Amino acid sequence: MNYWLIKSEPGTYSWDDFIKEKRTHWDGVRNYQARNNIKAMMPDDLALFYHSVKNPAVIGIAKVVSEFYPDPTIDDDRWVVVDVVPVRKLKIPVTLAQVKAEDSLSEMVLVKNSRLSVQPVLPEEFKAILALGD
DNA sequence: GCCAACGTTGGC
DNA sequence: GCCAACGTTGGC
Repeated sequence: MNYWLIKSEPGTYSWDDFIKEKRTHWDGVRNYQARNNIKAMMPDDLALFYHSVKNPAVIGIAKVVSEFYPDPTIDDDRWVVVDVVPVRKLKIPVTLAQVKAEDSLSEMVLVKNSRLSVQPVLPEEFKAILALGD
């Protein structure tokens, strides 16, 4: 069981869009590091759903429900997706500023490599985010 | 294989 | 809207 963080610009695909759609394939990843993280995902893994750019914050929790398969939105077998479903919204979003202010979260990839769009998260970090959001 | 030029991401 | 950080491309 692993934990992840997946980013989306709310203008492109928001948490509310995700709730409406109920299940989506996480497409559009065009970065090898992010792609490798998707390939490492397994069903039942949990992911923090993060809104980037506008009010950057972790807003909810998603669950991985498939193994990776080729990205259906592009004719290029280098890129892959997994299917994800919403689990629940956090009571209050955990902002990037909060994450940065938290000592126990200072090693998060979100802080260290802010541009990576699919990131691994340690169990302790996942727990700490939930503690802040609930 | 190096590195300059360029494009993109994302915080502020 | 600006710009720093990073990734990718392509000339040599």
